[in-house]
Amino acid sequence: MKRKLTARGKERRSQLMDEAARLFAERGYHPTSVADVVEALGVGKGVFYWYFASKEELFIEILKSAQTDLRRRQQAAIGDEPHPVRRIELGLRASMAWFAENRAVFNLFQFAATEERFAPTLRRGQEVAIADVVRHLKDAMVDGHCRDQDPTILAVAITGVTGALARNFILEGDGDLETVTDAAVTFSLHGILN
Amino acid sequence: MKRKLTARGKERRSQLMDEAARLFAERGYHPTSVADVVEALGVGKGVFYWYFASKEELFIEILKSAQTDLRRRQQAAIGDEPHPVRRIELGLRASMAWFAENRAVFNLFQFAATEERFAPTLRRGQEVAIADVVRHLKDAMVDGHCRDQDPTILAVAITGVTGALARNFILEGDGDLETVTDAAVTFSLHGILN
Amino acid sequence: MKRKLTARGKERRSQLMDEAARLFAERGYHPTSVADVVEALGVGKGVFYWYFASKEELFIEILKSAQTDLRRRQQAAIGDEPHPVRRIELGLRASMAWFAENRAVFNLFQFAATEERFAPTLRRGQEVAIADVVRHLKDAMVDGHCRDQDPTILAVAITGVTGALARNFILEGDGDLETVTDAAVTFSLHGILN
Amino acid sequence: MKRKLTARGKERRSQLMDEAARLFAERGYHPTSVADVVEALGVGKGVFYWYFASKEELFIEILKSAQTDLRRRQQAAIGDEPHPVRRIELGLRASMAWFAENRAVFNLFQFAATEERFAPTLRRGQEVAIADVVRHLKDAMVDGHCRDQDPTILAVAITGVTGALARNFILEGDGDLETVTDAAVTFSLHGILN
DNA sequence: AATGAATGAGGATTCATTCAT
DNA sequence: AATGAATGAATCCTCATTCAT
Repeated sequence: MKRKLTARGKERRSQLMDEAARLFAERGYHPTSVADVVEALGVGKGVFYWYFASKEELFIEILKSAQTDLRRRQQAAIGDEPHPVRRIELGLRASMAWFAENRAVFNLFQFAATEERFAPTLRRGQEVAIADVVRHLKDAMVDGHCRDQDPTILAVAITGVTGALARNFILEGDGDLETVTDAAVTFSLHGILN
Repeated sequence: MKRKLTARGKERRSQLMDEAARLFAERGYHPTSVADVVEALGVGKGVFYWYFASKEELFIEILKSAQTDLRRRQQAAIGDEPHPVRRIELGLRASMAWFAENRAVFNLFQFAATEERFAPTLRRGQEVAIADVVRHLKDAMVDGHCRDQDPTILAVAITGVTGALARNFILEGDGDLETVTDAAVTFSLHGILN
Repeated sequence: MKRKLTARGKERRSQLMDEAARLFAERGYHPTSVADVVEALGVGKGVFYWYFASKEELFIEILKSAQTDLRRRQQAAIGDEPHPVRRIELGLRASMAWFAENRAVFNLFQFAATEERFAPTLRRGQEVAIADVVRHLKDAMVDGHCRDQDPTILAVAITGVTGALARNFILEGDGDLETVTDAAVTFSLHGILN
Repeated sequence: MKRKLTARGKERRSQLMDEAARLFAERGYHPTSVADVVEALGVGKGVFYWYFASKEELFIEILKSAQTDLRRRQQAAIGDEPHPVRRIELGLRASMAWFAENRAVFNLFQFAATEERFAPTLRRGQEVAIADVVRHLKDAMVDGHCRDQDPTILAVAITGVTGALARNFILEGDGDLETVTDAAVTFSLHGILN
């Protein structure tokens, strides 16, 4: 399935991923058929299988691409900020902003967790995300800014807070991004600071 | 689908719900066929439809029943504890213990969020759970134990922490229940206390 | 399936046939399940199979019973009327009246014609009905009241007129029985008279 | 279900309708499964659902198409014949001929009357057919050729005669088309003429 | 690259019938 | 006589995938 794609080809592939992500998020993975996806783009079914080996592969591609994109966003936000706690905060804020801009994808993460064949991919990405935070936490502990506790547990707690707030207030569209983000930051930092 | 069931009937219905919950959790809702469920119990396919109108209805029943059961557990744990912050802690500990005992169901909550037809039921239960915590938080604010902030946001944050820690350390089976629970409590209380 | 039935038993059997006829007529034979029938009477499924060997047998019983009943009605109406044309008229009027009172059954005749396993039973009854008319027609021809033509064809034509008018004006409930009956008589007698 | 079909596609769709009509007529609608239809054509099951949304839709399509075809035949036969009674006769003869050539479809009309979901479509077509005859009858009454009576009743009677004779002598295959048609004409015209 | 058509295994559901009590 | 429960073959339909053009 490694194909050399022309510019137009890449564009098509991208369209398919976007449209599929939108539909998967809206209706769910299973209730969305390949036919639905290609129909939404007004193309034939052959197109789909030209770019993806299977529906499953498509989903995994979307998943990976989203995880990569989110991480890139976090790293860009953190830049070379030296203070570890501040790094955590910046990453958290970047995540929340990204969720707000990529609402569709959020549901896919949720779903991926529920099926054996997608869970590993999801987990892999999450471990990376956790590891990032863990690094900052360890730095913060060394500096004495942070309670001395299993950093992995703390990292998971932080992502849990972020995810929950995003899901409940951002995806439903009825919360103010800045307020929610501030709350996430306050809550999380209180949770870890000395 | 309202049927008066004999004792034996209730037993069967219960078996079906348990077995289905187990399989749905293990493989996912869609990859589990009705045939899989009845086969696992060694009964005919018709039995299923004697007790449930559809696979969809079964899932919703499982969902509701789990939500009710979890809440009962929380309320039993809280009892008549007068201190609001302590009430939150007791509820949180009860939730974590319940998750440990009902690992199967956790995935179902995750999945339910991803499909239109199940999301409302899930949301309804979550709103109740949030409302419970919100009540305690308001009491705590009045007493000055808790930071003065939108209590709904705080409640969501708390359930987010609990859920994330349960998912990552309890369901995978590689975390110590007490340690994780303590961490959840510490993190959450720091997150809300003055 | 020949059972000696108590008085109560006969009553039950009768109830089942009536209810089934009603439902079959209303929704069709196949869309009506045995469960529907027993439910409508508020009894268990076992009852049905106590009185009938199968759904198919039930239908045939209803069919035969209706045919017998209709014929009885015709013969009662004709009595010992001596004039053959008048006999035809009386029979026709009796049929129309019976259709008006047994609307439910009409559809069953229609349906029976469309399935191999019921068609023979239906045909048998219709042949008897046709033969009755044919006898009168032959008498009428002998007396010179009636055009000399294949009497079977004429008999079929008469029942066709009667059936069509009953179906279109009586079953739908928007025609006046007397007017329609008179029309059927006029049309039919013009059709056969010299 | 509106699809642009290629020539090959139209051909397939047509084959499916014909084969289904044949089987429905032979065995009945319900006893004929979709699997039976596609097997008879030696194609996969999916083909069916490429062309029809459901078995039900297919049946309705067959029904409509038959009604349209029959009417076309009648109109072609009538042409611009000026005499109203003669128009009725030509239409009747055309109907009988069409029935002889489309025996399969006749049963479908019968069956359609017995189920709620098909009855409306059938009725619609029949009303058109009746209206056609009614128009001729009114013309004939104006000209004084025809008894002055509710023309709708007369029209129904005529179609009743035609249908009954076709069913009893043509479909069973043991009657001579010309003889039966002549009889239908004679009977019907006597039924309406002054 | 792309399309309409075709495949066929798989899945949810129905329902006549039987069984245990 | 009667009931609730159970059976399982049969049916309609879906859909990921492949094929011919």
